Amino acid sequence: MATTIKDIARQAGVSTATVSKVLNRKDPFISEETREKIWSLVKELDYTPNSIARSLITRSSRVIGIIVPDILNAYFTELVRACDLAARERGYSTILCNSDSDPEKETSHLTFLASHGVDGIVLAASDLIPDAGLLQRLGIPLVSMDREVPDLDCLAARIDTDYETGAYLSASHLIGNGHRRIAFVSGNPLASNTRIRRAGFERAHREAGLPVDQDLIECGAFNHRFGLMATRTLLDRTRFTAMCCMSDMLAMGATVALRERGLNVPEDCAVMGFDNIYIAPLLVRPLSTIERRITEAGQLAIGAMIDFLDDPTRPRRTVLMEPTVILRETT
Amino acid sequence: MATTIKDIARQAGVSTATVSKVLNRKDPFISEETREKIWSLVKELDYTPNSIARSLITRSSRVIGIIVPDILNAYFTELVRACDLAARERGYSTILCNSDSDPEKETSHLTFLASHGVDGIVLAASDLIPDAGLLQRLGIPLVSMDREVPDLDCLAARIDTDYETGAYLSASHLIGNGHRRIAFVSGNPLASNTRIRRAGFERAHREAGLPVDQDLIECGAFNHRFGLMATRTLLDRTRFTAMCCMSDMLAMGATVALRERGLNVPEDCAVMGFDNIYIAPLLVRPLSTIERRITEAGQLAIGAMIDFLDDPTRPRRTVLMEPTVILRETT
DNA sequence: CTCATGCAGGTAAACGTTTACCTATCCATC
DNA sequence: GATGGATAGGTAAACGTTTACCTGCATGAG
Repeated sequence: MATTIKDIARQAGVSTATVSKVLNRKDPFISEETREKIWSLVKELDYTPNSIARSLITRSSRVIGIIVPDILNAYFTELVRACDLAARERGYSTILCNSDSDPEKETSHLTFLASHGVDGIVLAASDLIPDAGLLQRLGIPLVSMDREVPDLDCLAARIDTDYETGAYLSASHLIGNGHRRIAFVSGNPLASNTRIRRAGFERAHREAGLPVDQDLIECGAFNHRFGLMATRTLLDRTRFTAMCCMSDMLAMGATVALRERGLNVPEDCAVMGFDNIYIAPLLVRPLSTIERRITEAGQLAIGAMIDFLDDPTRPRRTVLMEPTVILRETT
Repeated sequence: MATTIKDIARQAGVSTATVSKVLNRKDPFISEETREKIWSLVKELDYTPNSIARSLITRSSRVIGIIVPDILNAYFTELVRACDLAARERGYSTILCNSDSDPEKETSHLTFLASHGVDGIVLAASDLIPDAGLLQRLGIPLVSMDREVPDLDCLAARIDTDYETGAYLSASHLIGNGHRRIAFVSGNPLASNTRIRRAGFERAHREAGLPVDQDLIECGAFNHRFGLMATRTLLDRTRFTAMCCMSDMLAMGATVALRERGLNVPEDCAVMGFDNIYIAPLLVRPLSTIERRITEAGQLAIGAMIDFLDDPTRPRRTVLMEPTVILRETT
């Protein structure tokens, strides 16, 4: 049986209220003597407060839930780690949930997090449109990252990336290198984070006076499996000399598909990624990509969340992070 | 304010005990009528039980904590995902903690998990020797994975990989290909999961009648940064035609270091990895490696954990998973 | 001497559940 | 008419905290 506040109180000859006050450094009207006695008992009996009981009464757990669509995507791994580190620095912990881009799983994660009393939830980039009614009912502070969410009262912040510019930069770089037929591979075609990227891709073409051939476009998911399949489909369907992949995982899959067909990167086909995940430079052909500063994004998300928890009245933050080009050897 | 069991009870005109019994399908002596009324109120009021209150009294949260040393290592990403999926299938959730191979962080995670009432903790491969006293005091069921832990009462299972054979296979494959000077790169030299691998590496040499040059050995950590540094050190110090890396992340770092010096893989230097992480085939030179069946390992861990929670008296399980060779293009 | 104030600490309710045990009614049986 | 066992449900304590409010006591001012 773990030691409780009662054990401490009994052995110190005081009430549990006094112990609680000392532990939480809440009340100035406790003698130095009592304080010391309590702290030494805490050490001696190896007391750790029961967070469950505490959050039951305080209605705050100092835990933040994070929902990502695909933890295997190194982008999210980095993001989650950054969030966790940032949270820990501010005395919070995180609970990670992986939705596999499945709406049902996401809903069940949401209720799980709610019933476990998390103080806030970070919803990271996903194709899914969350259940607005559910979010409203839960009323848990939310931070959205690169994601469409309804504009609810509990929306603490929205952290987005300027996908339009990112995709524009990616396509412009390839066009600048003389490419005229560039494939575009991205996530769910219905989701805004793909539609917006596509707009940037098309703007780059428009400004260069180039047409956009619809045959060069494949949208479905952001993982490497889709990158592989989409590239095979594209190779079967048409010809191109470069690929604009809207995630590094897509680019990895694409590169594999190109090799499969005996095409060299970048000689026969250039490949641009998106995200600058930490393994991008480690792929033996290091990947040219769009840098997104994942760590900073995670810190921003958590920071915004906690600021909101501290003071829900402060103005909502909307951050639009500017991506930059990183050139390596695939282009 | 979220609906509670009291709201349901009041509106149904019954006591909270009755509601609780119905919700938990615990008592047969409740009329069909009352049952239906309660369930319909649950739907109508959108009631979700407060897990915090529940676990306070039941002393069980149906949550399992997982502690990994480095979530950025794709091996652990896969492992964590596998654990999470397996847990979810059995009605459990997981909380992920990343220790960064830092003993203090690990301790703080342990007490965090304890104070949040997790039902069990999975301790995944790490150089660290956990604080036996702490684990003993916490008394939380533990599953160790590829890791040295004291033999406590609460140790539910130990899932290990036959590192000796794995390293032996890796070295033997390279020796079989005619290599005579093979570098060995692994994690913390003091930890068993490196010592054992080294034994396998040396056995392969012994059986082939080859000496092991200590200059070819670099041990420190399992991440790609160490792979990069160690390979640079090795290249400065001596000559070799192949590398036995004891994790895929190490191999990725090593390959980058080799390229840096203008060496081609595998022509100038062959590289073997270890783990078969999902990105191994995606590196543009797909990585030959030792397969470890990460998913299965995760499932085993969680399965063992839950079996133990269900019935703590059942005999402890010790699984020794046999690794196999996967040949790709780096060797 | 009274009264206010500062200090040190205690009391008990509350958070939302679960659960051991109690009660009341009904009906059949001896 | 007493006994007993289903059946249906209620009572209240308990889990480990926190916290609003209360109680004494000492001190100093008026």
